[in-house]
Amino acid sequence: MTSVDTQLGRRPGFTDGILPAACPSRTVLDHVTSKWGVLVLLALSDGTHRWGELRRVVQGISEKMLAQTLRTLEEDGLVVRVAHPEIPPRVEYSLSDRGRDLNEHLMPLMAWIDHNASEMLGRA
Amino acid sequence: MTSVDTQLGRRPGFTDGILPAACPSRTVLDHVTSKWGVLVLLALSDGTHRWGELRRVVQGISEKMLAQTLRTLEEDGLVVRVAHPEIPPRVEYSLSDRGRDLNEHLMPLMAWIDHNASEMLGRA
DNA sequence: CCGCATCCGTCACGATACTG
DNA sequence: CAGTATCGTGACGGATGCGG
Repeated sequence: MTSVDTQLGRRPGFTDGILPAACPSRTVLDHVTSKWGVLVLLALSDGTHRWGELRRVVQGISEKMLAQTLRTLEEDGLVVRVAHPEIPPRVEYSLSDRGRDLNEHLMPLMAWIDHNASEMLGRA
Repeated sequence: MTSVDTQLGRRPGFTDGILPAACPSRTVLDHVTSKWGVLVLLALSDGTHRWGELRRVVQGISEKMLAQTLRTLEEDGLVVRVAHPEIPPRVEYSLSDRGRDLNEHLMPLMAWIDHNASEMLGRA
C-alpha cells in the first residue's frame, strides 16, 4: 500500500472511510442513493403519506421500485410503515427519528442540486 | 391534482421541487448518485489524483465504470481532467470549483452515513 | 505499463397483469 | 387500494484488446 492509498483511505471526520469495499457505509450508501431512495425520503420529509400519494408524487417510479425502495428503507430503520386493517386497505409511511435526522443532511444537498442543475446542464 | 400533490411538489428552499420527472435536478441527481459518483467525488475531495489511484482507492469499481463516471462528472463541470502527453501516459483528475462546492454538502451526509451505518444494519 | 474502448454475460429495472 | 408475479429490455461489470 502506497502513501497515497493510506492518505485516501482515512479522512478527518470519518471513522474508517467509505471508500473501502467492505465497510457497512457502502451498503447504506447504496440503499439511500438507490436511484429512488433520496426522492422517497424527500417526499416523506413533510409528514406521513399513503402508498398512492408517494406513487403519484415521485413521478416516474414504478410500483415495483416503490415497494422495494420502501422495504429497504424500512429495514434500515429510516421509514416507518403502518398498515391499517381496513377495507379498502390503507397503509401509511413516515420517517423515523433516524430518517428525519438523515433528511436534515439530505435537504441542503438537494437544494444545492436543484439550484445548480440547470446551469450545469447548460454546458455540454 | 389534490392538495397533497401541490404540497409535495413545492417545498420551501426549492425552486420547483425535485420530485417532478421533467426537472433538470433529476438528471444531476442521477449522475451524482450513480452508484459510484459519490465515491469518486469523495475520493477527489483531498486534491488531485491519477486514474490508477482512483481505481485502487474506490474499491470495487470497474475500469469501465470509473471511466464512465469520470466522464459524466466532467461533462457536468464537477471534475477537471488534465491529460499529460507523456510516456507512460499520466492523467490527473481534480474537483472543479463547483465540484468542491458540492462536496461541502456531500461530506456531512457521508459522515452521517459512516457514523450510523453499523448501527442501522445491526437490526434487520 | 497506463488509460480507455469494445464485446458479451448477467442482473436489476420497468410495464403489465393479477390477487387480497 | 396496496401490493405481488411474470417477463422483456437496458444498464452494469468482467474480460479482452489496443494505442501511447
